[in-house]
Amino acid sequence: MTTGGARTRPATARGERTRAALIVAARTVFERDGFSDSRLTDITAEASCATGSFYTYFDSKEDILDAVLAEAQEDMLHPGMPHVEPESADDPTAIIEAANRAYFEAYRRNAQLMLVREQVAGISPEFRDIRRQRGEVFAERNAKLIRDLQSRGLADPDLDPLAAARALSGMVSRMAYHCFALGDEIPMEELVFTATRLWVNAIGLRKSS
Amino acid sequence: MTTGGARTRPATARGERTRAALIVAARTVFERDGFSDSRLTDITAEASCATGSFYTYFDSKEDILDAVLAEAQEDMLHPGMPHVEPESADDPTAIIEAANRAYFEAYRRNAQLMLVREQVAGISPEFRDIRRQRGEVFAERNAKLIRDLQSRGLADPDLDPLAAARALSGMVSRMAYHCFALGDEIPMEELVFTATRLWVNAIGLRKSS
Amino acid sequence: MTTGGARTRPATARGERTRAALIVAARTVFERDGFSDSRLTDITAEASCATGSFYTYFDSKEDILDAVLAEAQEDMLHPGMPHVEPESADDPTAIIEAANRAYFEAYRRNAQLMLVREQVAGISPEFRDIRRQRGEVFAERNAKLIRDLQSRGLADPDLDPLAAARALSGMVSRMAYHCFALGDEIPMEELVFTATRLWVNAIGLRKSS
Amino acid sequence: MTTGGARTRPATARGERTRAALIVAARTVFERDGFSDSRLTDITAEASCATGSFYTYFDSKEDILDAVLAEAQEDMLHPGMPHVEPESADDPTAIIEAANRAYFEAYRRNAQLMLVREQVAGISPEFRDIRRQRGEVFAERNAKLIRDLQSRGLADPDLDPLAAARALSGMVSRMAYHCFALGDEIPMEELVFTATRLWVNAIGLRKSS
DNA sequence: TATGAATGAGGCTTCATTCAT
DNA sequence: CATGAATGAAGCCTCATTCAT
Repeated sequence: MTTGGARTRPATARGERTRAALIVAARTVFERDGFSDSRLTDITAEASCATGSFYTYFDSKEDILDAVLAEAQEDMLHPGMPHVEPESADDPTAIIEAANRAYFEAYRRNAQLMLVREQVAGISPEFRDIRRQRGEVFAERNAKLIRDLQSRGLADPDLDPLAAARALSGMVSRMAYHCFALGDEIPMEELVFTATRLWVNAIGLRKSS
Repeated sequence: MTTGGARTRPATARGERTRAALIVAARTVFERDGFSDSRLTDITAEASCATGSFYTYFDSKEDILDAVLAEAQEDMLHPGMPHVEPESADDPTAIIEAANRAYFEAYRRNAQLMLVREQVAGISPEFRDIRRQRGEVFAERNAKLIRDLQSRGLADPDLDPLAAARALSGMVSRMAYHCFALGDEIPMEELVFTATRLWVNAIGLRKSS
Repeated sequence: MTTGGARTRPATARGERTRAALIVAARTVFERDGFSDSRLTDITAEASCATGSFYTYFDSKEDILDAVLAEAQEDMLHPGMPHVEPESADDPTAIIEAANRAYFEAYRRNAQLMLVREQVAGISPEFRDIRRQRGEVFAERNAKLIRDLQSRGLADPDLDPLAAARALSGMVSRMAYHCFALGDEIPMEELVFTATRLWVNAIGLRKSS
Repeated sequence: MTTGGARTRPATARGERTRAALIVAARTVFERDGFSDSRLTDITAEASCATGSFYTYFDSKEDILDAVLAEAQEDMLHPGMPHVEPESADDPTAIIEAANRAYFEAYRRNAQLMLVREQVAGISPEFRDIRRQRGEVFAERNAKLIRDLQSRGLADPDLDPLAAARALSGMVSRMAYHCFALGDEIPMEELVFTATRLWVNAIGLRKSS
């Protein structure tokens, strides 16, 4: 299931269209009703196709959610390079800030879907793993940064880079969840500032001087 | 619902016993099967009473979960005072460490139930609010500490105390969730160390000199 | 059941009070919720007594309804003599009008209960019989009048007195049902006039001259 | 509900067949067990289809009863023209008699169902309205006749045509209910005679001469 | 007599999935 | 590939009635 759909890909253009329509429809329905409260028939209705057609392309509700999340994943992971001013190219704080901003913005774009992801993560171990893997990507990226800074003597050497990265990634993702999925309505700038400052402080970043 | 059960409290000792048995049974069943997959009849069977008796005391599965969580809440919030060595009574790091350790230990005791709480938080806005309120208690406690340290010139004055407290509480609770609810199996001491060090660094704690 | 309660009458004054309270409460509840939608516990709650006490006095919901209807019966059957002006003592039209008016007024007083009676008559053959017996009392009373008028040459001799009486009683009771139970809101005077005129015409009443 | 079923109509012939089978089955079951005592599973069993198929076509037991009654309505309202001998074409008594006979015969054909209709009318305001509307059709038809006769000087001018028509329609329908639904076993001819004679007398019909 | 907790059968309803057309 | 009717297992919840105290 987690593998992205057990069915073979559509052979015809018409099939491709139906499959795509179903994914769009599923996202709409999931965001509107949540995963548990959504019915397959709502999805097919939204996609203007017959109930049975669903099973031509997907094995189950979980399966199509998997596809929906995979599409969103792209947007979350590769939102375009975070923009860093050239002159700050080597300023770790600027890099961290840019990454945080990029993350928050991507999260905001997909907020409703993130809520759905949390929902299914609560229900199914399979989706918990998806979420975890997704988190690990960020954590490892960050761990690398921390490790690098430590080796340059710019970060607290006592910290385990991966453990710290996981914790801080968790912190940021939690902030995003509260703000955008639950609707806490904190201004983006405050969010970025707080996240970045805590991050920078937490790893004990020192000016490179 | 959150108010603790729509039904009137039992008038007799026998009733009180049955009600209590149902709550214990419900916790067992929820921890074993999760919330969504649990059936009312499993709970009544576990409590050795008739199906109908359930409705003498609770309105729904949600209602009894509410009661179960309320009981666990006590343990989470008042786990006994975190132990701080007398000579460290005014050492902020020691205080933070003690608080983190107490939190992690309480979380571990209630790990399975926390998983259930996450599950229902994903499903129902009502339970999301319960979780949020619960989080706010910690956040405010921590905000107070940060504010105090700032006024003594010991913490980063640029941070908004509440925003920082929320973010750091979120970080710690996320760590606990991953470790105890999802089973990441990180040794307690590492966990406490990482959480505390990140915390302390993040707020820019300076030695009081 | 129809016999008015299988249980023995209360032995104590306290018991008598409880029994009476239950009947009053039952009428209130039945009128408010209808028979099918009423619950025994609502009745005992309304009567401020325990669920179990109900069965000290009644065998079932049907049984207490029986008692409630029996009480109302009194009021319906003996509403006090219909008032006929002395000088009209032998004017059949005046007698019929007075009887109709008395009936309508009694019906109005018990309208909600009549709705309940119709409801249970639809459900249970036993209560259909109660209603039928109740109707027969009126029909026979009227049949006697018709027979009398026929023998004096004042009414259509072709009519079967009982058949006509039943039909006309049915007509009047239906009018009352529509007006008071279903709420058709026709002024009492119009109702009495129409009923009486149709009655009088229908039996072919001739002036005695 | 009264609008004839919330679900969309079947799109295929097969669906139409199933839907029709359910209506036939429902009528059978309702007539046998009454409305309250009938179970949905009895209906689907009688129609030889799965429980769930019921909900493909109907929302509830009420909904299918609605459909059953609507079908019977046709038969009741358009039983074929009441037969009036050509030479009596303008004899009001003959017309009234023919109408009464037609009504009684239609009622007899649907007697069991009428009992069910009374039952649900006792339970649900919605069905009371259906019955009322149904009654109004007859009442208005009769009111027109009375009005016509009055204008030709052939009927009691003091009567309100609609009020009288309602009362007399009520009388006839009550007679039919007692005879056919409750089983009073009065010969059809007597019934027709009594109803007609009372009708004719009641409106004060005079020979046109 | 009063109390009120306990009982438990059984109906209604949902909806993911299948399959004949 | 599309269609949409058919399937049927499964769970919640009600409430009249009983019975121990």
